[in-house]
Amino acid sequence: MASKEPNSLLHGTLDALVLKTLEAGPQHGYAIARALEAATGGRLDIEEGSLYPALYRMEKRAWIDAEWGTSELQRRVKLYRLTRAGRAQLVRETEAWAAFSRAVSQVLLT
Amino acid sequence: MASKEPNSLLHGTLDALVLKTLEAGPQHGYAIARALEAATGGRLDIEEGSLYPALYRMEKRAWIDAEWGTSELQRRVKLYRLTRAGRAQLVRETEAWAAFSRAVSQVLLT
DNA sequence: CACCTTGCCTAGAGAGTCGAGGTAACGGAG
DNA sequence: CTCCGTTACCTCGACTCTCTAGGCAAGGTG
Repeated sequence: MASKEPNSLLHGTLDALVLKTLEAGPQHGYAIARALEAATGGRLDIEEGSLYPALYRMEKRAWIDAEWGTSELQRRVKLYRLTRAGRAQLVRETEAWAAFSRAVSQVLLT
Repeated sequence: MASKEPNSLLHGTLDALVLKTLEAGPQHGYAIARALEAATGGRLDIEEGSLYPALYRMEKRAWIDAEWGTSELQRRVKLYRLTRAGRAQLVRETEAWAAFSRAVSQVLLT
């Protein structure tokens, strides 16, 4: 419910955002999207069509693993958990983001 | 000569970076890449395979216009200049970047 | 019963970057 | 004179990722 235009900027950052969200503990997909929207005051709008493929991708890369479980609402949910490799990847991507955003901001924001 | 891995993060920011570079005055493609690398201390590596298509794109969108000229080295160069629409676009993209990077940093950089 | 929310999934389209190539002209080194 | 590095532009195809727009299912509420 926030941004209208396609978020080309999100490219490459979604993985890190998801990994970061999982750092706090296992979550299911829907909750991850909610958490990210909440954490950014609705400024980031995570589309399901982006999120689920991303989760699948990261599972294939063994950055996260999944198991079926039950939510508090007694609903069948797929819980994702950060693996050791995922933790390492999060560190790498966080550093990459920090360096990149610093560089870009330095150019753009006078 | 800086980064080795594909810069997925660059997605969507290249336009803004180029527009910003042209804000200081007309430049040709090669010089734009050099200027951006210099401005970021070599941390941003602008590939020609990304740059020239980007320039072509932005010219089609009338954010920049081009004319052939001669460099100080007496070489044939294509000089790009910011249009009024390009200036407006730069403002929009700068704002979008500021909002986005703030949101992401807020999540990632604890 | 209809409807909203939770919750997961997928196919296809579209956009953009990158690697790897090619062309051309100049200047300096050997 | 030839070779090579630099300047300078261009393009194709592969690849990756996001987004739109659907679909499915179950639960609660009016």
